[in-house]
Amino acid sequence: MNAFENILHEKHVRSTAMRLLVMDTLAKQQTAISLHDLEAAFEHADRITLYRTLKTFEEKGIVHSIEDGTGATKYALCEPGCQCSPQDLHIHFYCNKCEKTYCLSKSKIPDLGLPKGYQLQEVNLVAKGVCNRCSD
Amino acid sequence: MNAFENILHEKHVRSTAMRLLVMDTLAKQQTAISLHDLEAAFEHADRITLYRTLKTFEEKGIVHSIEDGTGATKYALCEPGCQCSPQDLHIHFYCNKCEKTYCLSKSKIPDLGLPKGYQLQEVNLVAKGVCNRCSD
DNA sequence: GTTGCTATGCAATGGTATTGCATTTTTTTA
DNA sequence: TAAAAAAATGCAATACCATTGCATAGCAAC
Ligand SMILES: [Mn+2]
Ligand SMILES: [Mn+2]
Ligand SMILES: [Zn+2]
Ligand SMILES: [Zn+2]
Repeated sequence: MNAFENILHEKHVRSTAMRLLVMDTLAKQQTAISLHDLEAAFEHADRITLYRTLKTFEEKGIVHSIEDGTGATKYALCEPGCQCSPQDLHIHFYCNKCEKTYCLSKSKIPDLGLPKGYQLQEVNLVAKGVCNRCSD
Repeated sequence: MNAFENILHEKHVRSTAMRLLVMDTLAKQQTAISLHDLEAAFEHADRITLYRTLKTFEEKGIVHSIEDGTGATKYALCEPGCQCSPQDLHIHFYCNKCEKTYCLSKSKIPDLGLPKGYQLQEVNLVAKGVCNRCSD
């Protein structure tokens, strides 16, 4: 049983060929990718199956999703130990030049100081600008 | 010249009946609203005209938009003096119960501590959970 | 009043997300 | 191991939301 199979097992998701391929593809990315991007990474794969794979992964905490405002949700593998709680989550950065969405894993979400009565469950924080690769 | 006409004039947007009506409608909202919501607030108004009105308002800094992850962009009037820079902007809160998106105007965006080389231009910060009205 | 620019209204299009259903694959049970 | 049940996959269809093209109406300058 390899590392990906282990993760699927831990998260109570059945291991299938398709799911392992998707995990493998996601692990190779430097950025968060869209369903469309994922589809493009395969020769012959059904878009809907990939869609449902991502949805399953998201529900089970294997990937996290980012609404970066482009209209297409981006996905990236969670880091080991991530429970996808606001404390676990990190900032995402959308570069207006290269149009890629980066996980800034080391930049955690700062304390938001919400007004009294607001119960926090999730946070989607997308900073936009120019990434370090594009700003030379 | 009333307050709305003043704002339009300041922001170099021509004053029209439609635009004044849209500003009036936006000013009456307690939450940020979608194009669809805006359309529903009128008896007979063309969706596309409303769409372009919102786009114009956004470009000229009269409204700000929020990508709350529901798929439909939300809009709200900017506060006086807002330049829509990351320092001016505030947190938004999407309530999973009432499904409304609130402007938390007093909760400014905290410092993000981006890694070196990342140039910040915009921030979209949406906290999700249960709002104070729904959490009693 | 004529001319020119802008805003509006209607139609059409493009893209992403989502669901229904038949079929295949995997797992469970006998 | 064979049959039955459950889950995953593949294809088709649908639902939205966002965006553009183009003709017309309204306004402003000349
Ligand atoms: Mn991430
Ligand atoms: Mn706001
Ligand atoms: Zn970049
Ligand atoms: Zn609420």
